[in-house]
Amino acid sequence: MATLKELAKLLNISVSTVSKALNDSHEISEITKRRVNELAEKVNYKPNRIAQQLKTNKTKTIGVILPKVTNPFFAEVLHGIETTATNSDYDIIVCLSNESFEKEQRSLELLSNGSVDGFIMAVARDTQVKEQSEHIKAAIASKIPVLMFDRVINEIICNKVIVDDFKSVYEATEFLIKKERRKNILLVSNVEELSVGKLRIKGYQKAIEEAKLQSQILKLANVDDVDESVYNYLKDNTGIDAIISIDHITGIIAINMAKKLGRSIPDDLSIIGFGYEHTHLLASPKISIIHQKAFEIGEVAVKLLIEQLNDEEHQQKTLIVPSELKLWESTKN
Amino acid sequence: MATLKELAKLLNISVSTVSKALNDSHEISEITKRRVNELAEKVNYKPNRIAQQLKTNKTKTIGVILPKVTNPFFAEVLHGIETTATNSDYDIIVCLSNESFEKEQRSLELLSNGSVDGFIMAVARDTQVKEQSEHIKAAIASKIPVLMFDRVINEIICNKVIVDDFKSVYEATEFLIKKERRKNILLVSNVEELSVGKLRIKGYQKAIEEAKLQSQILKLANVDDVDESVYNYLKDNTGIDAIISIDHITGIIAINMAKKLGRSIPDDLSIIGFGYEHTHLLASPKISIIHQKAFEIGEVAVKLLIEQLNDEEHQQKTLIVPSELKLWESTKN
DNA sequence: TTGTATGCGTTATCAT
DNA sequence: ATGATAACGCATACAA
Repeated sequence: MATLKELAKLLNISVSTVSKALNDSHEISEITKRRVNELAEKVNYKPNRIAQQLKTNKTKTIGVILPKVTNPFFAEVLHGIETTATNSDYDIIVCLSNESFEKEQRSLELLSNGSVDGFIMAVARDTQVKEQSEHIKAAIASKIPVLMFDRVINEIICNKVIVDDFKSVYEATEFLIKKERRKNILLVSNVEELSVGKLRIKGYQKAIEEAKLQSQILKLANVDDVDESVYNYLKDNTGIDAIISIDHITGIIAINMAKKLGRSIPDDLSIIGFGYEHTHLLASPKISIIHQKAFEIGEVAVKLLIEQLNDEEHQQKTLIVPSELKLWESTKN
Repeated sequence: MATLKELAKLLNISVSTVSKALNDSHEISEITKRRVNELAEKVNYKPNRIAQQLKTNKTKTIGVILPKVTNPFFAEVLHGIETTATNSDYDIIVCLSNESFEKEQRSLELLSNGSVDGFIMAVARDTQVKEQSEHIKAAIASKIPVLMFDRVINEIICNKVIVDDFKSVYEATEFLIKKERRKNILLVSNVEELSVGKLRIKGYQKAIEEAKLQSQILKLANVDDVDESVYNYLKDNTGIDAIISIDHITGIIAINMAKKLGRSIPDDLSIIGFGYEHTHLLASPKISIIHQKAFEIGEVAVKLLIEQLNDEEHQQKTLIVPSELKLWESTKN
């Protein structure tokens, strides 16, 4: 790779002149700028990013720590993060915690050595269960901003981007009750252990209570054969006329099991799940979803973090990205 | 962040002594090492990664360029890459081309300024369709190793990690013919435009020809309503007794549409698709898949690239990660 | 065993 | 308008 020094030698001028010429300084004559730029073009000179980083003490890089990239929600958030970061001239270094506290902690520590200007993260399931937070506080204490999204830790003060978990499920449940006139609504979940899962369940319960209906919850986070559990539950509780799933898997499974039991969807049984992008493609009838705007979450997160990076006085905020109820055939009549 | 200089001043010794002590040099006395390490621990000293990179001219970072991270195959490959890279003490910078040639090109250029030691990439659909390759050749020419996986460009000489596309589909088709005694096997696809899609189709065709059967291919890459197309095709061709899908979507759709048409799976109709990790969870009956070992692909890719980075004399190789036919209820009797 | 000096590639300050 | 020099934080060759 060509360096300033090499360009300078080839042109018989000093390094600093070359540097200034390339940065279009007014101190440099047009003729010199032309000569320098032509040569730079010819040898395909690119300023060494590492050297610039050392000099400016800014990496223009964001550390992104995700629990699991095979979860389509996080994949889509990553898409939003990458797009927005690139547009803002930032790189992203990606680490996956695999829902493990130890891995999350290690990643955070490793990147806290000047590799990144700030972090965007959703905490691991393990971290939430163990109620750990020191590792994140440590990063913040060493002046590296951390932004948490989706799964957040309340006691930590930092920028946050969250989904309206409570409200969206409350409204979806209300929709089933008031518009669809359903009376036996089952909630199925494999995320009941997460902060977001707890909020979603609360939203469901509030709507159910207000309508003086009976709350019914099927928890599947630690179940081996989810298909079987759902199948059996539906078989034993034939009165169920609606299902709300609070994750991106169990709603589709519910559709499949209900069909297997000969239930007619949506006439006999309305189903609403959570989803992103192409989730509905994989279900038949197409599943209605509470659509989390995952891409937008990533987008908003990057913008907010960069805002903080550019402003010492920045005030910590919590932004809410509203979800959208998308009705498909599984509820539409 | 604490620096060597600060530690040195606090201890009244020289910077180089501190540096050597932290690197456990034999030149330094145990007593000094202890003093240094204790202070470093106390002030939470971490060597500045950027400075190390500038010094050693190695970033210990791999640039990863993926066409789409919301595709579960690439998400799982990324998982394998991240895990292996972390274990080998490498970071990864992730860029998404979104199947666009321009974005891919830009990412490659931007990171070719010393930001990474090498690249791992799968080329964008757009790049394959337009048959572009200069941008990749440019990176290789400037001495940054590039490893291509899954979707590769034949004319470029570099390390490659590929799947046995031809063989796996050939064998799956053969399985349907010989073991399942199927005679009207339909191939459905939404990847017929890609290098991998073409190979998979060839594998199907070879098996079909050898058995003197009739080749039937339903191409869906540019179709709007995939459900409808599949539904109509199956309705109009009631003789079909097996389906092989060469992507991770259309197989599940085929199951759903076949059920809708009252076909009994697998007795009446065997279905095999492509899949990764939890694909089968979303289908009922659980879909049989040609399981691409996506995690392993990522793992092998990182190891091979690092091998090259550590060895000037490295010979370019093409490694094949074999797929595995995983039978579930949709073919089992 | 410890310390001094140099350089990685860049930018910025201060001469000339 | 151009050039010399220092500095970012670290590692290392060479002195002492």
